Amino acid sequence: MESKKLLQLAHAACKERGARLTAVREQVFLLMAENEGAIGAYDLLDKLQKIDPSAKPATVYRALDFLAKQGFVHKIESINSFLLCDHFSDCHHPVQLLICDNCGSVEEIQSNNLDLALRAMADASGFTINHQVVEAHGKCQNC
Amino acid sequence: MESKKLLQLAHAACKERGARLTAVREQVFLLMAENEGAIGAYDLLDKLQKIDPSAKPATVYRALDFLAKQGFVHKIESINSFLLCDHFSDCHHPVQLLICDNCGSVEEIQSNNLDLALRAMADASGFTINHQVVEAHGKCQNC
DNA sequence: TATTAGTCTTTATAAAATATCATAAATGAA
DNA sequence: TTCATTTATGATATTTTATAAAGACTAATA
Repeated sequence: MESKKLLQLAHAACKERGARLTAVREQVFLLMAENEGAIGAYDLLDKLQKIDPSAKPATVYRALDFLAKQGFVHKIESINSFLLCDHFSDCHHPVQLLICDNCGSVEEIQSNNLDLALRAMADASGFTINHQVVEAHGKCQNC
Repeated sequence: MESKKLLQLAHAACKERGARLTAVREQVFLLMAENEGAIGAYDLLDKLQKIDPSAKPATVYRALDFLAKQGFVHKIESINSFLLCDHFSDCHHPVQLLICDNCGSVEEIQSNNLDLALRAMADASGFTINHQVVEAHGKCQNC
């Protein structure tokens, strides 16, 4: 079970940072980990409610906020969805995604050049970047 | 009046393409042009309703869809807003934005390197890009 | 003028996200 | 340990953003 391992890593990271990976947050983390690809908050809520019928939208959104702050989860702005991060040890890396509009698959990529190019342009305008949203839409290899 | 000139350019572009810049669309275009920076669909609706009280959400969204298709307007995914495009002569250029989280200003930039870096990464994954969302958040020069 | 493709109006609803306030649990200091 | 503080949760309601569906209208053109 891959997801259990991921959870352990998350627990370790939280312990180090003094962050509290509570029961609800853990549950949401697991659901994200067991889910293939990206998922919307309300679909996640459906899954959560099968375990805890009293869960509400705010329950999910609060858990997702926490997980995103820890870098375990990314929000995909252009499709209002959330994705478990592959490599969440390093918390605030730039996020770059390839989103297939045909099959819905999402691949996270890592391009230093891309990051540098964006920062260079920002610098030129005297702009300081805190957070970047880079989401390419199109057709994946399989489609 | 800058916005009148922009409207003329838009009319010219539409004529060339056989697209119909109707009264509603023209009105929404003008409101966008007169507005400084980005604006949300419902704020835009408020403005539109001062001119045409019968306007509804669908009115605005449809007009925005049209304008976006023509490349006159960009949707900003990460803040659910819309922005008039500076250089809408060339219709489907990549859109790259610097969004100040302090004052709300949005600057559109043009980096060929950025575009190339993104395409290079996509190619490497066998991914074909149709549309890209590049939105950097942070602090602008003035803030 | 009949056709047709596109556009608009209206009503309703869906989807996504947050506000508020009361309660509970964990943490840290006295 | 006890108290105070912070942090998290639960519950209800609402806000914000966006689309669906159905029918009427309009412009272009054949």
